[in-house]
Amino acid sequence: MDTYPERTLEIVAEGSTPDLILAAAGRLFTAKGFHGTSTREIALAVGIRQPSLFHHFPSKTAIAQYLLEYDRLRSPFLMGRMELEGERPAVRIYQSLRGEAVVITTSRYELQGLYLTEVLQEPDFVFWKTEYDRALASVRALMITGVESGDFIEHDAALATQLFDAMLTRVIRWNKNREHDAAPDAIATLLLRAVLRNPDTVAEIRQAADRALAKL
Amino acid sequence: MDTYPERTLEIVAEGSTPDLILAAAGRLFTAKGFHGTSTREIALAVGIRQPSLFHHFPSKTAIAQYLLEYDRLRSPFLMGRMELEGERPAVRIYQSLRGEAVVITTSRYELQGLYLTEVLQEPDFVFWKTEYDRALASVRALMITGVESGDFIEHDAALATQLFDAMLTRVIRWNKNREHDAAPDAIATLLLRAVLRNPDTVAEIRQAADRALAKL
DNA sequence: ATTATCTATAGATCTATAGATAATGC
DNA sequence: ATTATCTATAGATCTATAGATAATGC
Repeated sequence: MDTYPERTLEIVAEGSTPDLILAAAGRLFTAKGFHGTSTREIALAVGIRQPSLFHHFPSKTAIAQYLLEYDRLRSPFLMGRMELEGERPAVRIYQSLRGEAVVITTSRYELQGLYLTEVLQEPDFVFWKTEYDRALASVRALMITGVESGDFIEHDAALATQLFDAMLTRVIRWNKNREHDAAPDAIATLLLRAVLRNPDTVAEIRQAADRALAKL
Repeated sequence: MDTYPERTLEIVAEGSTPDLILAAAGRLFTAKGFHGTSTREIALAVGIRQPSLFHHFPSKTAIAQYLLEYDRLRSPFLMGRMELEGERPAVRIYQSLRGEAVVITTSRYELQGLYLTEVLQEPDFVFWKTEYDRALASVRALMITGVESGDFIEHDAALATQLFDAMLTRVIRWNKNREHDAAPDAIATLLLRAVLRNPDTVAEIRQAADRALAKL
């Protein structure tokens, strides 16, 4: 299962049964975990009988794979399109985190239950696990470059990268469900302040990210 | 199940079968999730047959409850003994995070699989979920006090608290399994720098925490 | 004709209990 | 005697398939 299924690329109309299945599955996976959720519960939430699910998806695993692929295709971070190539590490890290916050908060489906847990380590999901790890590795490289250029304080780049990861998988996705979403900028600012030699320059960094984005 | 079982308080000798069960369960819950782990797998890891588990623990749930209670009793943060009562918010937050890092990295059992996931939301675990939330609420109160005193920049206290939570459940526990553990101080420093008006004072804050601890 | 649903159920789990057997501690 | 293990298995899941029935689209 190194490759994702064809199914994943098919477009699903809003309000269609597959769409309702994906939405219910995402919610339930987040609330009770992938293994803690039965196909019966998903079907119940959608309003159909349990075997009817399998008309739309070949397996429970395929539902989770569709959700992961849906998310990956929307995410510049996961697709390896690390934004603002020519810019300073601080600007690129800022934009990566902020951009991902937008992707997550505007997602039609909940993914927290899949990213937050161990499920990603299972053989059925290695593809997405690998892509995720690759994306994090490039953040780590940026952290190191930032230290070398003097923009960042000396710090453990692996630790800071893990903090970036924690913000993606935990802070942002938690934030999504609150009454009043914290701005993506507030999230990116917190991370940058932690490592910037001069945290007062975070405003400049945001402006540089805004300018570079406008140019595209 | 608002109350935890008697079992939880019983001392378990290192190397005894219950100890091996708890260690194996902690590892497996972290690797595959609570629901993704069967009692058969736990028994296999210990080297006994599946039904033999039930001589030591009344249920699979009770194993998880023991792990949660073991962790709670060791943790000043969770036990509501918020340290260094008279000190500034920055010092108290610093010490809470650093102290918890020590508790986690010196734990005999892995807890990540239980804290990281949704399992804590299930009825069997409400007690620990409630205590955890209470502890986080006191961190949030400290964040607000710090803003009022001017030590911290204006920021979303709920967001910063969620970052604290993410560091506990994700960063520190991930860190535990690395070749070379990042110092608890490095972890606490990252969080404090993010919110301190003047991040250069983080060294002073660490020293104040050290001094206050020495006085006890 | 095709697509979507249903009922019924196979087959594979999984947790926990019953009751026998072996090992250990006075 | 008590504690720890074992085999056998009950009873409750859970995923997925088979095949019938209903709804929808030319």
